[in-house]
Amino acid sequence: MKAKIGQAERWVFRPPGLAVVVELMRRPVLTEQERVEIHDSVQRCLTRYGQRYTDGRRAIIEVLLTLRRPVSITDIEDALPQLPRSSAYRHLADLQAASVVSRLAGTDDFARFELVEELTEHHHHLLCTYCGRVTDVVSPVELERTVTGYLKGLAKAEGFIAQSHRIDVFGLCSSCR
Amino acid sequence: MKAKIGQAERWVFRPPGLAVVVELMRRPVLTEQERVEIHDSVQRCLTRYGQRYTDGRRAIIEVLLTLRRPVSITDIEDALPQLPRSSAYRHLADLQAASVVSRLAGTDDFARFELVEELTEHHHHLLCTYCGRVTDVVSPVELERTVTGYLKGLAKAEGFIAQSHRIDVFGLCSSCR
DNA sequence: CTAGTAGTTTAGAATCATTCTCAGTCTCAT
DNA sequence: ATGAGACTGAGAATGATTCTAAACTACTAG
Ligand SMILES: [Mn+2]
Ligand SMILES: [Mn+2]
Ligand SMILES: [Zn+2]
Ligand SMILES: [Zn+2]
Repeated sequence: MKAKIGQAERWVFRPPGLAVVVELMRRPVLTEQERVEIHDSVQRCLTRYGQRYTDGRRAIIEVLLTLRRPVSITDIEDALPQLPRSSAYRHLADLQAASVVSRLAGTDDFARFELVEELTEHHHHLLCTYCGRVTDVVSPVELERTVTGYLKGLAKAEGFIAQSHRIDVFGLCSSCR
Repeated sequence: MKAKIGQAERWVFRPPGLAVVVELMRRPVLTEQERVEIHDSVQRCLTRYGQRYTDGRRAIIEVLLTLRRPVSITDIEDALPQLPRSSAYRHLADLQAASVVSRLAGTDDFARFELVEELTEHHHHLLCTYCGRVTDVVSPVELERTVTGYLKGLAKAEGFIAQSHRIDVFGLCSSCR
């Protein structure tokens, strides 16, 4: 029912009774080349905003690149124990202002932060309703196509200007099930 | 391109260049009969939980039924000026515990509350990135079918037990555009 | 090299949505 | 009527996040 078809993190799943083939991928690990390119992009975004790409900011971007999922303030504290909390928050605010980082609200009281999709790729989230953990997943082209058509309709019918969308799945993560 | 086909709040939209016909509806206004049935259900949920359906709780449910969108604490205060804020919050917490109300985080700092989908119907949200307003929309069957297939795949492939999903659209509402 | 300007860092204080406490009130079954 | 348990509301407390102010650093013009 579940068949690994490529590297360790790609599957094709055929749900019984459904014609649709659902393809699911976790976001892939970044190559060193990609990390460098992202750092360069971050550099440019900050410069355009009149800000510098300092060590503290770079350290936070590194955490985001390494964990490959939306991180909470405690994730950052764990990874960078020497970085003061107020600095972490300010860095995150600056990076958001420079359109490098986006913030998302989950199921618990803690905000999560991730790189904007312009620097990574469009994806969605699995939210654990028990521990709050957030996991990135890339959705199949078919789903994206359907959703995109849907959003076009929304924009006109509701007098609403659609900018982006999110598809989140709530449930229990593998460690909380 | 946009054709009204029924009552004031239903459209069929045919996006150019897409075969998919996207149908969009706002959640319909409730009939008096439906309001009564929902109140009865709320009554049962609370009783099952060993709680009473008091005036304060009923007033909050009325606000949810009337506004037909996720409400913030200030929406409730505006509708029920005499209800103390701490009571409103406690009522909302109790109603959540009794599985009558659910909470959602939006784009601003304020939580929103709505009736659970078991008491209303499955739907999605338009979130204004400027003023934070949340609007309910019902999505087309085709989209729901595609998403459901997708979620089934997720559950297996990630070791994640999917319980529910949300599809939210971010953008500018008609008054903020 | 040297001072000026402007961005950066951080400890700690402040903010404020939300939750908690507790004393008083109400309901209902006995 | 009475006791147990639920309900209410004013105010205090919590805690994630933001703000402040003072010291620091990188870059640049002279
Ligand atoms: Mn998508
Ligand atoms: Mn749906
Ligand atoms: Zn979990
Ligand atoms: Zn708006």
